[in-house]
Amino acid sequence: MLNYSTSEENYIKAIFHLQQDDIPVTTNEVAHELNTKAASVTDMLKKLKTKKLLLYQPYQGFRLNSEGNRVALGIIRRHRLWEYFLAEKLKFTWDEVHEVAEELEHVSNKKLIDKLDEFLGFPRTDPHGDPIPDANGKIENSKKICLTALSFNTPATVSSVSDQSGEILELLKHKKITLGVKLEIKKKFEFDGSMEVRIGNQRAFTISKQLAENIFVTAIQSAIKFQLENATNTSTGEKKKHK
Amino acid sequence: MLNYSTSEENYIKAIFHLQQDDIPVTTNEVAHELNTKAASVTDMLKKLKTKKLLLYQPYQGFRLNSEGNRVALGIIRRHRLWEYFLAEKLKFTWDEVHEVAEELEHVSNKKLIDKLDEFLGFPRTDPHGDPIPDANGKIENSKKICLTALSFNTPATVSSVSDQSGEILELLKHKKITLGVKLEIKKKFEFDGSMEVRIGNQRAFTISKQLAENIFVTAIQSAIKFQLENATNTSTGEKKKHK
DNA sequence: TATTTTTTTTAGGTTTGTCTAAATTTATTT
DNA sequence: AAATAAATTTAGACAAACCTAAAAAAAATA
Repeated sequence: MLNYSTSEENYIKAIFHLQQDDIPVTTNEVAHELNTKAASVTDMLKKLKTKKLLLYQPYQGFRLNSEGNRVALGIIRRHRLWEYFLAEKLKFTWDEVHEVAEELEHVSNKKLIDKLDEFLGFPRTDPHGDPIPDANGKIENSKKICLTALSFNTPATVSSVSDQSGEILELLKHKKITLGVKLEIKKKFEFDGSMEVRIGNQRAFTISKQLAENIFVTAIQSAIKFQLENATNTSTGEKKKHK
Repeated sequence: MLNYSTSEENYIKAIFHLQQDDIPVTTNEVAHELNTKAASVTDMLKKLKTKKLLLYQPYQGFRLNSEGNRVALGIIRRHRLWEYFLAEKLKFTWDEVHEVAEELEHVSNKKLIDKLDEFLGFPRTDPHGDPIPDANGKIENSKKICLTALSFNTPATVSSVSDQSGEILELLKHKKITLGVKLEIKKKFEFDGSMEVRIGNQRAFTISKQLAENIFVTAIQSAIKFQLENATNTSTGEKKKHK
């Protein structure tokens, strides 16, 4: 179980988040994500490749291999547990936790994180509704989709919100949309992208396109079961090693 | 309120701990404390001098100035609050907390630390009995002395233990010596440095020289009042700025 | 006091992670 | 398919933090 520098960890995490679809990640995407330059990314790619975390051929894009994904999930576990701690115990607001967790996540002491997890009561999701990987790196695959992509009359659970500004919180509070709430879309209007949604059996109400674009939901259990296996390492084609 | 690198912080902290008496700190002392080389220390001294944290003339030793001390107390505050958190909330043992806190202390978000302090109920000392500076950097000056330096029949409170190995804990537990316990020395034996100590009104018992050297105590309130002002910045001769 | 020893500093080099500018490869147009 | 544009990589520099070896200063000792 090697240790990685803060910088290496930030690259690993960025690549992990960018590779969720099956298309490879590009140098520019990472450079943009980390506010750095393409040349710096290339340097780091070489390094991560020699450390055997990455599948990378020059000019051809790249993705994490299974070890890279394992490391990434460890970082994400730390990040989300700290976010939960900050919100739940220290009473930080939803939008403040991310920045602080960005620093805390790099303290990589396994015992610390596992004891923190226990202290917090093994939370399943962070304050934004994103799932927290367990001590083995297993993560609930809640196949999150944007509310704009949800079909009509399909019940779904609100699982996260992308924009983390104070303004969106105010609006969500007003509309009584909170994490875990079950809703379904009743109507969509082409003209302005707005839609009518209904929470449970309450009266349907309207939300704007901008708001819908920032709300992510999980379709409630249907026939997704088989896809569940792994969004985290479908990619590499390598066999997962079990210890 | 500037930010300092992990490395700078480690030097600042080491110098702070080494300068508690009035003699200046030397290059070799710091090199030894940080497991580094004298040349590296010199490099950092120059840097800390240009950042105006240090009083330093080549070959003449050095000490932190009042700003340096202020920064050091901030780091010590973070370190000790995390130690308290680890012991109290995450159930780490006494001897495990230091190492983890060494990492956590470098996350320097003021709000995080102040909220952590509040969450913990504003603890006055860390698990080793060392006082925790408050949000303004004020620290209880408990004029700690080694048990070997305590006079006869002078009641004192056990305030810290320097060696943090598991073995010493076992022994202390056996002798029922815990932080906060009041004791006094009844006899000292020149031959082997051992001494008889009494806790409260119980029967006196013997402790070895080695053990006594690792126990630190605070003399119980007498005429120390006037010394209390500041062990932290007696040094520089600079006036302390109040904001 | 002169000499030797110890401590500290300087000089020059290494690694990590970054950058700019130039070269190369891939993608897009005409 | 040739020319142009965009993306990526290479080359060469730089700062931070460290190192070794040599030089200089201070301290200890004969």
